[in-house]
Amino acid sequence: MSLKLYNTRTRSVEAFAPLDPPRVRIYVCGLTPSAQAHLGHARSFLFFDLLRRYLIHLGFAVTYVQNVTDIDDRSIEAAIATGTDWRAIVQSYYVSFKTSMKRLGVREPDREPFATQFVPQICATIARLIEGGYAYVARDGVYYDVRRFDGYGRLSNRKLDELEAGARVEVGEFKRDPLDFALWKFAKPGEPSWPSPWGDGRPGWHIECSSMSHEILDPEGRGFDIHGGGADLIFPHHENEIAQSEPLMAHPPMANVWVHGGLLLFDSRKMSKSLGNFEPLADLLDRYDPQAVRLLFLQTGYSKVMNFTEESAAAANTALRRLQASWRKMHAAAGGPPLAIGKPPAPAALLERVERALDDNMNTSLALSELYAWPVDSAALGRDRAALQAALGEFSYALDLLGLTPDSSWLEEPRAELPADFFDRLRIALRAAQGDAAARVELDGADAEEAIARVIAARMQARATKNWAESDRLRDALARCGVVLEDSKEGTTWTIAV
RNA sequence: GGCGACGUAGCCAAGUGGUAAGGCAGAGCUCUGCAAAAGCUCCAUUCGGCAGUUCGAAUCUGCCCGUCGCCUCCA
Repeated sequence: MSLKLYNTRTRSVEAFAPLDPPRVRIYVCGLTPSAQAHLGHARSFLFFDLLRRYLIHLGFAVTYVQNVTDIDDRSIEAAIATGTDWRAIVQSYYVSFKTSMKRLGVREPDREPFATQFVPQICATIARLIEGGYAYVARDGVYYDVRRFDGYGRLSNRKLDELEAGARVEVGEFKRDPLDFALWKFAKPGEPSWPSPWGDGRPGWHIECSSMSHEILDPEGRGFDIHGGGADLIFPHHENEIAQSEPLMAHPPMANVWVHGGLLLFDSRKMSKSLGNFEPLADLLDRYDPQAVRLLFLQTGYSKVMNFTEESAAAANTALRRLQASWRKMHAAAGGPPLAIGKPPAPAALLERVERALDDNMNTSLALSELYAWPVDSAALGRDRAALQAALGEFSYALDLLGLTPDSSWLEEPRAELPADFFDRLRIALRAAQGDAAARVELDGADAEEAIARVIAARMQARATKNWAESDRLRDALARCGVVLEDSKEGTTWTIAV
């Protein structure tokens, strides 16, 4: 068994083999922080985080690089429009993005290069392209001469002439060919700029990825293992990266395997900065458990177009709660251990099944179904503590492998926020209950938890005397305030209704 | 117009030649004073439509219908 991945470059599923085992070098196109990150970003980076986790699990020495394109036209436009410094805009979107990634449990990249920190190297790459005849200096910048590169269009399966037909040239550009793209843009007055041999300016989009991946992952020009990004980057971004990189390489291709994540639709429409039809990721993560968002994405094949709806997110949230409850139950039955997550010893039945699924081009949907089945299977172990602990250890490890890492919050019943008008509602509900004991429940001086505890205590008294009507009235009163009671042998617990 | 993806139960979704995983929702049962939670059981004779290939098709081929994406900044 071994990992197979769909390679956009060859348009086929291939056995994954590192160029220089056990090293695996991955470059993923990161964020351009000129607007709020959205759920589509989350889907993409969540997937590459998963791929990285799995490669590490398989024993590879992974170097994961994810860039930040911290200079582009849009952040400059935004700066001019709002009268702020472009750096402040970039910084604020970047910080927000990093916070969201952290909440989603996406691990930090091994390297996170910023375009503006690599300007000298970018200029060196441009100089080499000019020397080789692949680029030329025009009035408003330095351009890549697309006609000079034979392989142009191969990744995206496009023919130059067909592209030409639909191409547009923007006013004020001085390209030789409509498909030529900027490597360096000369600065207009007031725009941020860096010095270059051709004139002060800034890097064009695309060149930073060619230059930085070369510097960090592949200084010898022999290629690295995996290049990733969203499917919308195939053309023109990745096509252009290849055009910029491969003519300068000793041994192309630039990347052995190109992996692209499917786009996310929001209410059946494409999310994009220009359409503006998206909710900022940071806001969305306030409404949904980040692990539920991860679970939602695990349910769909990574390369498929996926439609986000509130309904699907809510369903994923319920599924996560059940998974957590199953884990919690196993944890209790096994009598611990605490949350340490370690690779289970072979033979590991669950892990083998999960591996079989992930090996098949990261079939997370299938892997998830194995996870759901595991607690049920493990129930057959009865009271064999050692066996239960082993099963739990394996379960935790497999969950963590998929990024659904059990943490201390998994040990506790989930507890949502009480409604803001909880006390008012409780008073009204208790008054409506009318019973003798209900009238005696004293709420003064109690916080919400204490108030609930007092109602539960009153109900326990009622139950002790088999006053079921009173008991049910008190339970219903709490239910009207969004508090659901659960009786068990250990006593009565409460949760907040979703 | 060129390139591409997709259409599987009420909803989401896996499965790419051997007789339909899983999740959510729903139903029944067990447990419970009654509930809730949990566990068990059930829930597509069928995979957009029509032809064809085959012993056998959701899977392959052709045509048709429908949805979406890329070709312009995008994860």
